[in-house]
Order: sequence, then structure tokens, then C-alpha cells
Amino acid sequence: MLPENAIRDQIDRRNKVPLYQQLYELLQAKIKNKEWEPGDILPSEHDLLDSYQVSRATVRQALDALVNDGLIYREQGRGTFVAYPNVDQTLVRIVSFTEDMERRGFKPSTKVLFFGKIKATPKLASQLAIQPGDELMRLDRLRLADGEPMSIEESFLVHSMCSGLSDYDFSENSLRVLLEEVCNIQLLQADQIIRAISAPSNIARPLTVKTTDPLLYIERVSYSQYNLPVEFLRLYHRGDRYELFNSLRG
Amino acid sequence: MLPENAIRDQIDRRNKVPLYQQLYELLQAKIKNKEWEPGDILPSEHDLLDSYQVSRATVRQALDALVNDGLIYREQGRGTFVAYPNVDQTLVRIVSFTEDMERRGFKPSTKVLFFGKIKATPKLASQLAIQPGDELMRLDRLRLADGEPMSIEESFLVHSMCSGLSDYDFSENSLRVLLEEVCNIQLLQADQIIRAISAPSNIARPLTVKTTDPLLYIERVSYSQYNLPVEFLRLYHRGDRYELFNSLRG
DNA sequence: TTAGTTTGGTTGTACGAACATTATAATATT
DNA sequence: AATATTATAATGTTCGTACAACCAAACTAA
Repeated sequence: MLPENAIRDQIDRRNKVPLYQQLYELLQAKIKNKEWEPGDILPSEHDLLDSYQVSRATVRQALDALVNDGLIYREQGRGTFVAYPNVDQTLVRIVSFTEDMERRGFKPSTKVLFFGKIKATPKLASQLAIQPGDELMRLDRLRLADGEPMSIEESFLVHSMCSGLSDYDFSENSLRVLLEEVCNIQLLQADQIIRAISAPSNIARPLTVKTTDPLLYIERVSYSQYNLPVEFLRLYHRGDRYELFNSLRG
Repeated sequence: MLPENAIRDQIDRRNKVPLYQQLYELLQAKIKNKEWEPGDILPSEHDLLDSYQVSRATVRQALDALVNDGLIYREQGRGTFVAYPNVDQTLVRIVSFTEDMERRGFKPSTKVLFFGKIKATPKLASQLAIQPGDELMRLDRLRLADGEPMSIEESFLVHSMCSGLSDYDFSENSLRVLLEEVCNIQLLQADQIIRAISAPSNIARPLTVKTTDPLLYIERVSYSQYNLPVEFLRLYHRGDRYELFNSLRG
């Protein structure tokens, strides 16, 4: 983290970003940077409003958002604590394969299977709100956990939004980080469909499974901060190794 | 809706339930009872605080919860509207098969495959926080959509919590409604795991699929209002007919 | 007619205050 | 020493207020 990128641990009242949003991001950063670890108690609401010079309502609004994200939990009479990341976030937020695997206790690695420009098919075009025939970047990656094939990701990116990506090594760099740093695009929202399918032969081979074996198949469309579709993703997860977890309310 | 069960459309300040929670439930009921339909504009926050005699903070807290549920959405400067139920709620809240299928445009029906008492296996016991050998009620149902097999549900209920259920017809009555009305148990929380599997032969037959066909398999533990595990559920959804949908944030 | 302006209504953000509920630690009582 | 009480501090709930940002419609002036 370079000093010029380092976020000052205070709220800028001239900034147009709402105070609770700024506070939310500051606290989120502290948790993500392991400054506060799971089980740690956060400063009390009173301490926080004192430190950041905002009202309690603002503090609580920021904390509410973190509770909603599952990053913290509150216990009346005791305090607010950093949550244990046992809850699988894959069905709540956009999580990188790397983060996902580390959460699950695997060592992730990646092998690029294909990278190049293609023309949009009608189906891709409609998902990405472009014209059939428009240029797309396609990136196929085999994802491994502890060296064993786990998933295949087929990414389709709207080329006009990210033409500068060709020079990078996608087996080392995170696509999301590159999108943000090179193209100034943040993927803030996504919609996805989850199905169970039989492994198609071209997928089965690199995954080292049989063509009849079940896969957890996900199609995802991700949207930028401007609410424009940027990426269409096909995920093929090995049914015998990969599972999703989530919580429901009544 | 019998008059004695009808919820009075007002807030009871002697009730220990928080005001925002009461208001949340009242508004939720109006939406679920189609009193307000998708696209309809809700009364403004000012109108609501006037009608229910609470503060704006309380109104907003109730509305926040509804937004979180995806039941309403807000547009600054315009108003608050009932959301279109295009979003699949199956990964957010506990949804009955009936409701799920109606959302998807199918006509649901049910065939009971098995109903009786069994002894808890070690695995079931650990999931339900009871002792191996303790009594469970088991209910296996084939779920059909437009008359075609869609899913199989295997329910395991802690017998000590719901001994009065034996007399009911589960092909006609909703298990959740019976649990609530007969046993006074509400399923407010659940954790589940989602996998892709090959259809086991005993499941494949009633689903009318081949044993190698992929299924979307879900294991769910549901908890009561007292936070005690009540039901363990195995769901086998036909991979060719059933899919899940959800949204992610960045 | 049309482009710009005003106005009223809506949600969004933010403040301060008060009391309720719960958990923990300190203190008093038996 | 064990138990009951009290004090304190934390989050939970609710109120009232104010202004900002935004939208739509009515209005005004070129």
C-alpha cells in the first residue's frame, strides 16, 4: 500500500461521499487489512463518534452496513465484534477465486487456457447490452486448488471498456484488480444463475472429470459503477469438490 | 383470514415488539396480501409517520428492512414503490415450494412418498443437535410443476417439537403452516449447502431422470424462533428444469 | 412555442437527545 | 465464601429537527 494510496483514517467533510459511507469504508478497510481480526472487539459506538467526530446515527448507519455484509456482529450490552469469516460470501458479494479458495483453506493457482478477441454472439450481445458482432475480450482460465483442477472460468469482457488489458499476465494478476487500475472500472453489482449440468467434453477434459459428471454451473453478468454490463462469466465448478453455502431468513 | 387472526392496521405501543418491527410486518402483509401491487407507490414517509403515529426514523427503519428484503425500492425525489417480484427469493428467504413455483409460472402439486417415524442417524443427530437414536419424523415428497416431476424433498423433523403433526395430509397442507399453527413453531432462520450431484437411483426414478443426470442438491437446517434446529431438509432439484438466481454486490 | 425557473413534494443525510435492554464488573449483604 | 445488589457501559429503540439532493409539474419569460 503506497502512501499516496493510503487512506487517511479520518472523515473528509468536504467530500461529497456521505459520512456514513466514508466511515463504512474506513472500518471495512481495517478489517480487510487485518488491523482488526475476527473476534476482536471494535471501539464502542461512543468511541467511534468521538474519534471520527460524527453523530451516533452516522456511526450506526456505517455499522449497520457492515453487519449487513456479515463483517461484524453486535451483542447488546457487550459490544461490536469482527465476524469470523466462516460464512461463505460467494452468494452475497463478488468474491475472487483467490479469496474464495483461501477462505476454504486451499492454495489457489491459475492456468490461462485462452486469451484473445472474439465477436459477440447474439446471446452474449443481449446479456452485455451490445450489438452482435461487437468485439469482446475472451479469457478462459483453469482454476486449481492445491494444484488440483477445481473450476473453469470463461470471461467475456466488453472490449470498448477495457482495451488496455492485452499486455497483462492473467495467471498472475487478478482480472478485477486490472479492471480497476487499468480501466478504472469497478464491478459493483452482478446477477447470476446457478444450475447443475453434466460436464461438456471440452470442459470435462481440463477439469479431469468424466463427461457425465455433475458440475455446478454459474452464468454471471457483472455491472460497473455506471451500471453498465462489463463482463459475462461462465463458471464451471467440479460438483465433487465445490459447494456453495448461504443463510436464509424466514 | 378470520377476524380474530386479522392484524389490526395499527401499532401497539404496549407491545414489547419494536415499533419499526411492527410497522415492517404490517407493510409486508399489505404487499403479500396484494393490497399493494408491484409498481404501486407507497404512501410517502411523511404519510406513514402520520398514519401510524411514529417518527420518521422508525418509518425509515421499517422501510429499510423491506428494501433489504427486495420487497420495495426507493427513488429519491419520486417515492417508494412495491418491487416487481422478478428477483428469485430462494437464496434470500425461506420460500415454500408452492410460492417458488408460482413465481416461476408453474402450477405446483405434491405427492407424499413416505411419512413416518425414524431414529436419528449420527449425521442427522449432529445437524439437529439431538442424540443419535432420538425420534424424528420423516416426510418425503415428490414436488411437481405443471404435473411434471421437479424436485424431491426429504424432511426430517425433531419429533419432540412437533408430535401433533401425524394426523395431517401433507399433500394438501403446507408443512410450514402446520408447524406454525399446530406446534407454534416459526422457521425464522436456515443454513444451507448447495451442490451439483448425479441423481442417486432411488431419487432418479420418481424424478423420471437417468441416474447419471445432474441434480441441484441442497441440504438445509432450519431454526425456530428460539434458535433451535427443527428441520433437516434434503432437496433434489432436476438440473434440467430448476435453476437458482441471485444478485451480488461488489 | 420553447427554454429556463420556480415550487412543492419526495427520499437522503446528519445531528442531538433520551430512555430501554442487556451484560459485566464492582460492591454490599448474608 | 457465596449470593444478592448496584453501578456502569455497551448496544437497541425512538423521538424531533434540519437541511440536501432530486424529481416532476407548474409557471414565466424570451
